[in-house]
Order: sequence, then C-alpha cells, then structure tokens
Amino acid sequence: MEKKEHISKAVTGRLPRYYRFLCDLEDRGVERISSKGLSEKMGTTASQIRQDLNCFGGFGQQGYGYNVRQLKSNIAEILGLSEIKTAIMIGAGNMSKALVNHFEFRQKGFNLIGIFDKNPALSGHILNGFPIRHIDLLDEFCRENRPDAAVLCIPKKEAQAVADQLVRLGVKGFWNFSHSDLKLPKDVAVENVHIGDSLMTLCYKLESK
Amino acid sequence: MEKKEHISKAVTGRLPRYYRFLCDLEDRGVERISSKGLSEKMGTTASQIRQDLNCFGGFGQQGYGYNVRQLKSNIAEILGLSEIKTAIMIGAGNMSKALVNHFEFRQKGFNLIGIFDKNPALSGHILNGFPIRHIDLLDEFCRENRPDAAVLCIPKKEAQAVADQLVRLGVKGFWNFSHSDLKLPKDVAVENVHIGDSLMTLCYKLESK
DNA sequence: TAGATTGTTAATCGATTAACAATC
DNA sequence: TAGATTGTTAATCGATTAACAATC
Repeated sequence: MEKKEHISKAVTGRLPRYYRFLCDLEDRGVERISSKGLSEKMGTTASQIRQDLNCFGGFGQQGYGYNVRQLKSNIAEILGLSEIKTAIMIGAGNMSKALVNHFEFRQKGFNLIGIFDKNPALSGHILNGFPIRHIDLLDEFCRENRPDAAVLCIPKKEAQAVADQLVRLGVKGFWNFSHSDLKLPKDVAVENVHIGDSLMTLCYKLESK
Repeated sequence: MEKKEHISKAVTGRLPRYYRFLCDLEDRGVERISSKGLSEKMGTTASQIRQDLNCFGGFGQQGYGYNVRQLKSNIAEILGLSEIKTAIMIGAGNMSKALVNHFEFRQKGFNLIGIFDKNPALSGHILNGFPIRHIDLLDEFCRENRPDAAVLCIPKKEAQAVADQLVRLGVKGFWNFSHSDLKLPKDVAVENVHIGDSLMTLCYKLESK
C-alpha cells in the first residue's frame, strides 16, 4: 500500500522482466495471475514477486491475485513507458540497422528521431524510413530537437567524445553499445550493453561444467 | 590462497569486467596495479576486488599489488578464454551481420564455425567469410562438427524450437539474442541478451530523475 | 628496515525467503 | 462462510565493506 522511499536496484532490474511476462500473459488472453502462478512461469519465488510489487503499491487483491492487464499497465507506468522519450542513434552500421529494423523502440518508451554517422557516403541514405545525417549536423539537430537519449553504436574509441558532446547538448540518457565504459556526470543515465562480457560469461559457464 | 568451493554468481558476473579493464591497462603499458588503483578506475572498492580475486587464488603480492599481464592471464584462464570453444550462429539477419563483422568471437573464447538461416535465398551467400547454410543442414552439420554453443539471432517464436533441436544435437550453451526466455535443461548454459529489458531500464532511469 | 598492500577474518549491510494475519 | 491469496513483518541468507595481521 505504502510506496517505498528508495527502491533498490535489484528490484528495478527485475521490472522489465515482469513486464515482459505480463505482456505474454495478456497476449494469451490470461486475465488473472497469482504471485505463485507467475513465480512458476518466471522461475522465481512468489514471495519475491509480492515483495517487489509492493515497493510501488498494492496492485493485487487477497484471494484473487493480480489482474494481468492492470498490473501490466501499472508496471508500464512505473517504468515510464507511456511517457514517450525521444532518442537519436549515433552510428549507422550493422548494429544500428539491426536495431532500427527489428527493434520496437516505441514499445520500450522511446521514439527514434534521427540517425547520424561520420561517413559522408551514408548521408542521405534511408534506414527503415530514417534519413542518415552527417555527424557534423548533430549540434544543430540537438539544439532544435532536444533528444532525451542517444543510442551509441560506434567504436570504443569514439564513444566517450561523442557522449561528452551529447551531454553538453543536453542528452540525459545513453544506451551504450560501444564496448566501453563511459565516464559521465551522475545525473546522466547510462545503460551498457556489454555483449562481450555476456559472451565471456557464457564461456565461463561452459567451462565450469 | 585457497580456492573456494562454490563461487557466487555476483563474483563471476564481475570477472569479464575485470578482464576488460586489465586488457586496457596492458594496452597502455601499465605493469602493475593495486586493488586500490583498480578500484578507482572501475568505480568499486578495493576490498571487493581483493575478495573477488581471492575466490580463485592469491594473485597479488603484499606491498606490490598485482602484475597486470599476469592477472589478466589468470582471469582469462578462469573464464576459460584460452580453451577455444566452437559456436554456430542461427539466423543471418542484421544482428548476425553486426556480430560477425564487428565482434571478436575469438577473443571471447569462441570460434565461429557456421551460420544458418531458414531463408533459402540466403544459402550460399558469404558473411565475412562464412557461407550461410540452409537450416535444413543443421542436423547434419552438428553431427559432424559438434559445436559447443549456438548464437540465436532469430525471432522469439522460433527460438525455443531451434534451441530444443540443438540441445538434442549436443549443444551445451546458448547466446540468446531472441527476445525470449528459453526453457532448457539445467546442464545447458544460457546467456540472454535482453536488449529490450535494457532499454526499458534506461527508460526507468530517465523517468526517476 | 619501513612502507605498502595483500589475504583473510569479522562486522555490516542488503536482499531473499518464510510465515502469517488481514481480507477479498 | 470457507478458501485463496495478498500485503507485510520477521528470519535467514548472502554479499559487501571494514579492519588488520601477514608479508613482500
């Protein structure tokens, strides 16, 4: 019932997965689910699910469980998915193509509004409806359009400099696919997708069996 | 000095990042580093670093710190990077292209040995030196080449079925880029790259500021 | 030797699980 | 009402941090 003051990273880190499973349940036409039922699907404990959700409010009903559609919408609200943010993409290589063509930014709370690349040969090309702009136009574009976030699909060496530039231009969040750890002001949000670390972890798991 | 019996997931999850920073230090010609020095670079505590490393052995020296090259090689050994494993890739879309062209599998402990796609039109095409094979040839190929792992770059709906097939064929590890959670036997290793979850997390971080 | 820094134990902190009264 | 299942508190477990003796 009571909203907690501070929510731990452990909890917020699990919210997207809850959301994903609730979307799935809704798609299958499931109307209600108990913490027990959901825990079995997700491979966690009912206790943890209830504990997690109650950080944000009492979304369930004793004797009934949780209404799938409602809980999904509650979590969407918590995640901020309904307040669509704007994002630009830096780099127009294969990773960018993969994201632009196969990834639903909108469903994850973002509206892609521009793509930039330093290669002049790409300028003017269209990526799934988006014209690629030269990186020199970044300043102007940002001043006019004030993007909330940037997706960095550029090499390691270029990432920090571009990120710094974007911070100066008011960008408040980074989705970082460059294989590097960025040093940025504390009020700037960063989500790293370190796929190299992920593959090494798989290597370790295979090794230790 | 003593190797621990069981290593927690929290610890092993940090190893790739240690490795990354040590590679970086080596590249810059740094010979030695103290836990304090490394902790400052990485934004952790010296205590945690020493604690983590001592799960696997006493790699440092009192009064000196750690030898960068040696520690890097120790961690590579722990991660199993030197025992190269074989991997195949399922799906030959943009994500696959991005990985094949820009990602160093070898450095992360894997040798890519084949790419498969269900689209016959792609069969025979070459991706960065790798011929794309039709998915119908998967069984035969696996029986002959016994890949250790598979990289799944296919849509959600197809992922589970292909994974099941591959498990039957002896594949022991999955690097999963499909936007789904796979249900697999416990002795099979899975590393999920849920980029959707990652972007939602960024959305949340932006929201809560 | 004196200074530095590890390896390791003990103390703290946080997260997960268990239990159960509240209540639909 | 009786059964089910939540919300929430208490107990357990694990992970991080602090401290310091060992030692290079």
